[in-house]
Amino acid sequence: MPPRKRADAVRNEQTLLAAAAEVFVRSGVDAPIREIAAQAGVGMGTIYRHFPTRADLVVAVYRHQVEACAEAGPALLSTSDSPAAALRAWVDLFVDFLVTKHGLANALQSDSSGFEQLHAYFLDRLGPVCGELLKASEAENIQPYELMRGIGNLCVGRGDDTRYDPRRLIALLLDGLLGT
Amino acid sequence: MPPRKRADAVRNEQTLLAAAAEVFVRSGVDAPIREIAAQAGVGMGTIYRHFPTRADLVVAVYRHQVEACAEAGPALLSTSDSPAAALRAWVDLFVDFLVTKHGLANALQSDSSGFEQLHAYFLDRLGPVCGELLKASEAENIQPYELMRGIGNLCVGRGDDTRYDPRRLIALLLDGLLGT
DNA sequence: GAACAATACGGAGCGCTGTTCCGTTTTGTC
DNA sequence: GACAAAACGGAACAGCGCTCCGTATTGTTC
Repeated sequence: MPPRKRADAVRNEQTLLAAAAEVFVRSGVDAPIREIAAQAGVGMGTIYRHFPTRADLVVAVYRHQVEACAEAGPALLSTSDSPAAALRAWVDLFVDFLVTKHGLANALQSDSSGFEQLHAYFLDRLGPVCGELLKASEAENIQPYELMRGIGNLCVGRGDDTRYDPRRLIALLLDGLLGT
Repeated sequence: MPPRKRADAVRNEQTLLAAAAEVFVRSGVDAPIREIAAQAGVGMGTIYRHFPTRADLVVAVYRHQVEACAEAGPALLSTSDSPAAALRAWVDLFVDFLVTKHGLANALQSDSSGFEQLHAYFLDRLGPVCGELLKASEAENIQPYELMRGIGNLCVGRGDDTRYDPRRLIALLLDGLLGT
């Protein structure tokens, strides 16, 4: 069995999660490690010990919300008027999540700095949920993976740009997918 | 009138364009400046003097192809069976362009390192063309800007991933846009 | 061709990143 | 209190963008 964790270790882990959450809001998920360390009042080594890759930290910070999104899938399916409506509502949730986290969508598509693991986590957790919704909607001419990546891609943004609203395009995409 | 350029300056500018083109293929459009300088056998200062921002260099390298894409718009409109077909064909061209240039789509959406100008250039040159195609297709429920950004976004890729094909999603998007 | 501005060049240097590594400190146990 | 194991901190290294200025090249004038 794994030996119990030391007191200072668990304390620091909590401190780090809080600090990271705050910094992510202020400076985006790709904020400098040093900034997070400073915010937590902790050395950089400590961060790397607890969260070896950046993705580990991001996942830890957003785990709750990803979980909530995953659980919302089946729920929507049973409460919505139609499977298609459920799919649309779930996608809305997913988009909200991505858009409100500064730079999360960008990070999801990045292929550097251990962000692949972030991608993998999202996929593992939300892919099956998305798959269920697609199956129920009889929209099986697309794979969950592909739809989720497409949505993620459409959400990558460059600062604040009033001319571009990912939701409009995603709505069109779903129109095409569900046959208007 | 502007004084004539010195001989070594024009020579170096050509050398740089060739070197950049080669490096972009090998290492992507966000390759280190030093790598391009080395490939050209030139100091870094020289690059910055000729192309103050990264976008300037990228634009210079791909100007021909962007131009070709812009000119293809009206041409397709007059040779295709329908405006919608012309739009689809043009989008195909645009996607081909983005996908074959290693990391270009990613750079287009990046908001750092003077890449905004790259974004602006693409928009200025291709936006009106796209607008014409949209108008002819009577698909005016979307702005050229938004469609082009959406397409660009869908093309951002993380290495080679056989499970994700931007074209499938873009086809669905156009289905939704043109009413199947 | 020689002399001289003007122009262009090269790359050392600065600041900011991610990541590692090891001497020091804290913790848990006996 | 003593001791080993676990965890910590931050100096240090490497890679990057970008600037700056001493040096070299070019065009012009005699």
